[in-house]
Amino acid sequence: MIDLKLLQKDFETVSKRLTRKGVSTELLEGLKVKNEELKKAKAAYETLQALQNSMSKEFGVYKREGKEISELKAKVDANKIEIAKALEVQRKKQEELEKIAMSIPNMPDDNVPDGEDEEDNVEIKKVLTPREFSFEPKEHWELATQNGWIDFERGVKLATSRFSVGFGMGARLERALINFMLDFNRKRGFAEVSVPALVNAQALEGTGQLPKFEDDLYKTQDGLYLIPTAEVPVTNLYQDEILKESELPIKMTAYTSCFRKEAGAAGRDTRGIIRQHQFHKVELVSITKPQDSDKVFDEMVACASDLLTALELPHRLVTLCTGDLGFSAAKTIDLEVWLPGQNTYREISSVSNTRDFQARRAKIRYKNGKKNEFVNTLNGSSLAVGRTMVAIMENFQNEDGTIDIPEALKQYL
RNA sequence: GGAUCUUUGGCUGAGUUGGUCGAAAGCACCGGUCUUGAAAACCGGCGAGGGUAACACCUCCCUGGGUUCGAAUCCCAGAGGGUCCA
Repeated sequence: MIDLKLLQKDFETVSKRLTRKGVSTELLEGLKVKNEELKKAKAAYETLQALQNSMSKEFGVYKREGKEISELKAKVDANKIEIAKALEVQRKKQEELEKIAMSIPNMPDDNVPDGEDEEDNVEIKKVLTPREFSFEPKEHWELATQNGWIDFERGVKLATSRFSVGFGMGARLERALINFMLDFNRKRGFAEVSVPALVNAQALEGTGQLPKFEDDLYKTQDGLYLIPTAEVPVTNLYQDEILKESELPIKMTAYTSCFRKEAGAAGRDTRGIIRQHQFHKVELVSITKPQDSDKVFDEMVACASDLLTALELPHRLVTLCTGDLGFSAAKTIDLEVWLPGQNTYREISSVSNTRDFQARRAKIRYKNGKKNEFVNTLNGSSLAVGRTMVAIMENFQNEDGTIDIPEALKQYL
């Protein structure tokens, strides 16, 4: 949620930073005007309300003393009508304001590079060198089918396209990866939590998926939603709470299934398990004091990167440009794993610092001395399990189509 | 699914003949006195959001409606929790 006070106080800065995200100055100016109008409407309403309160008190005194009340009653009745009108005006303004405010993305950090789309993301570094193949490496769906690890047709039969079924080692590898990742993260200081896969609308508003991205969410008949990422339930664990300074930072890791309609991805990654409606993910979420979030961000990136390194998977780190940055993020570093079958790097993890954007929406604060301040929230995948399997298949394949298992995983199988 | 009770500030918990209740008390917490230090004791502070230079003032006692000049307190609906029945 945009900081309306800051917008009011320092329009220049806010506008400049949001322009980089493609938010028009006109929209922000409109928002500023709306905010001022709302303040006026509120003041008008409150003045009337104060009058009503004091007259009502007087009313009590009159009755107790047995005084004549008809004149006072007439005044108070008239005022009541004014209050109703003023309240309606205020309510309308509030609604208009919120509609705009909730749809404005987070301000990117100043050091986030400008850019249109993923083409303009900036590589930070490569980790591990991709191996040389003496044969033409296959893509993962071919390997998965050949080894009987994944059945694509039966997934479609059970549900619809973009669903698949793991068999044998395909299923076991998935479970091994989840355990390996959770253990790895725990050793890095992230406490394991187990959370619901269904959440209410409030939680999704808190982390920014609603109201803007409803199209990509599965909704149940009684108004709950399947989570698109564990970020939603884990971050919202502390929704509407005031944390003690000594509790921070809170660093958590959680494994969940994730569900996405992939509404805007028609035709993309239709083969294989790169883009599924249901996938497994181990997530990292941190809640920190504002001054600590950069440090924790680096820890999270390192955690995900080291995990890939432990699995002997070549990857690279890229900073997302403004055009590719998500709605809630102030800064994001993607980890892209090398896929020899596709001969390219593909996203496998995304670590974001949302600063106080989600905290403001979800009302997560901490006591800073006497004052209550918004925390910073961060999230990052560590890792997308399906994509990790893809990476293992493609990087550890042999000429005959068999697949080796990374050393680090063997104790989990 | 039916019946009944219940929902108050970080926690426990008063407050049901509507007005002086944003809300007693205890615990926890913070500051101070005392102490070599700590504990105990004593003194003080202590919900949140908006608003203000600071006050004033407004809002919030599960949520949403309603009655009333006025509601934590009354009515209706919903959600959560307990007990009994199925």
